[in-house]
Formats: sequence, C-alpha cells, structure tokens
Amino acid sequence: MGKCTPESLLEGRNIKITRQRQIVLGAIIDTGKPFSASDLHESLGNEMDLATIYRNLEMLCGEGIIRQVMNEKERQYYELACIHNPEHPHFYCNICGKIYCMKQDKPMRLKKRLPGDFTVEQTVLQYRGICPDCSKE
Amino acid sequence: MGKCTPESLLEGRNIKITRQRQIVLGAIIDTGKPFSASDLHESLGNEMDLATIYRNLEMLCGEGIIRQVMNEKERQYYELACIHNPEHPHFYCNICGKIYCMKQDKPMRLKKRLPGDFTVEQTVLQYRGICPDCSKE
DNA sequence: GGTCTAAATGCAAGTTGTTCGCAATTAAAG
DNA sequence: CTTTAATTGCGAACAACTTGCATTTAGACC
Repeated sequence: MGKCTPESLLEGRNIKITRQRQIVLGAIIDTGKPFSASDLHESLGNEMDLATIYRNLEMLCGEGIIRQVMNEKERQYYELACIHNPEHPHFYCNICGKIYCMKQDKPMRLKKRLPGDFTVEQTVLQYRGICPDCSKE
Repeated sequence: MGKCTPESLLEGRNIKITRQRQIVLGAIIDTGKPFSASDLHESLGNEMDLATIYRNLEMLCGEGIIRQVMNEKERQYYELACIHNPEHPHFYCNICGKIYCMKQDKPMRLKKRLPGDFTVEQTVLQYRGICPDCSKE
C-alpha cells in the first residue's frame, strides 16, 4: 500500500490522465482537510477553470476517490476517500465556519441495519457548535 | 403540554403574529415531514412570496422552533423542532431523493463531549442509500 | 514518430436556490 | 383611532453550480 499520488489514485480505472486532473488531485492530496470547489480554485491561483474543477470533482466522487463531507453555506465540501482516510465524523463551527475532522478509533458503523428495507451506502455523522479557537473569545 | 398550533409555538417570544406566519407555521405543523422552502411554497399554492417564506424560515430556525435537517441537491430541508419531535437520524435516498425520519428509542446523544474544547450544539446523523420503495425495482 | 478520435477543457451563458433594497402594508401598542 | 416599527411583496441581485459548444489533448493505432 504505497502513498497517494495523482497517478496511483487514477490507475487501472480507464480515466484519461490530463494535466488538470493531476493538478487537482495533487492539491487534494496536499490539503489534508475538507475542501470546496472554490477552495481548490483559490489554492490553484484562480487559474484553472471552475467548470473543469466541478466536472472533475463529480467524476472523482463517482469513482469513490473522494467523498462528500458536508454541504455548508450552499457550498459542497469533499475529502480524499482513501485507505488512510476512512469515514469519520466532522465538526462544523457555527461561528467561523471551519470544518474539523474528528478521527476516531473504531470504524464508523452505526446501525448499518435499519428497519424496513433501507440499504445504507454511507453514514454521515456531524457535530455543529463552537470550535476551540472561537471558544477563546 | 398541549398540541402545537402556530400561536402556541410563537407565544411568549416577542414575535409579531402575522397572517403569513400563521399560514407558514400551520403548513409546517401539518406536514409531518422534512420540507424545503419550495415545498412550503408549493403546498401553499405558490401564492406566498418566496422571500417571505425564506425570511420566516430563518427566523423560526433562529428561535429554535424548526431545525435544519439536511442540505440536499442545493436545497435546505427543515423540520419542526418541538417536544414531540426530538433530534433523530434521517435517511436520504440517493435514487428518489426522498428524506425519511428514523425515529429511535433513546435520545440521540452520541459523544457530546469531544476532545479539545469543542462545544456541541447539534448532532446530525444521517444515512444515505436506497430506500425501500426504490429497492423494489 | 505521425494520425486519428473520443474525451476533456475553457469560455460564456444559463439555471437554481437564496438574499437584498425599498416602497407599501400591517400588527399591535398607546 | 393614531402611530410606528416590523413585515411583506416585488424585482433585482447574488453565488454556487451546470451546460453548450468550439478548441485542445491524451493516448490508441498505425
């Protein structure tokens, strides 16, 4: 299990490796935290077309390479979905809007069986409140 | 603890009781399930101004009379937040987009203490997958 | 290497949910 | 009944995201 690189994440998937995909994936890997399309856009110097970023995020999400984390202030946040980053809870600060990853020991598998005939594909657990930084004031 | 009426929900709060607030709250109480601004708008025959609905939803949310449930397809969903409807998990169907309330026996109080200095004001637990109706196909 | 083609990109325009400014209306206090 | 501050309706503005289309490009096949 080597480390994540844009190429390793894309290989064996029948996906064209374009320059912008390498750049986008590189930025996603570098940022160790949840990001939105415009976060990426900014971190890349506002040079890449936003439509390209959106299209690639959708593709990466469909491939399971990234996952949706939360939707806040009308903005969708994602994170890398690799072996080293399994599903985990997130904390959203109601004051500063920052999103924190809440790592936890045991894998998140709350009630995978639901009554009736619900098939659970993803479990989302999030907390909202005030983060340590904002508590200080 | 009487039943919910627009007036009982607003009383003692220094909020003007307007005709549209009564209508909006009435619709919210009648619909026993999560709703969006446009759901309300439609259910009221597209007659009330959407801006009014948005402003009232924001106010009701600030007052704790309703709570945000989830944000799906760029649309914010709310539900009534009264004694009879405590925080509970929701299920979002990836196919039909319907939102189900997952009632549960014990109150939802997962990990209210988090490491560091996080103050948790709300805990959100949601499942996404395929609902019973869509499983049948 | 060169050629070809389907897929990806950039750009501009469009869509959608939500917000804002402002004049007209209205709840409710006096 | 009067008064006034809050609320409403309307239209325009906004922001995130999507789409159409011409241009470019990865990579497969010679």
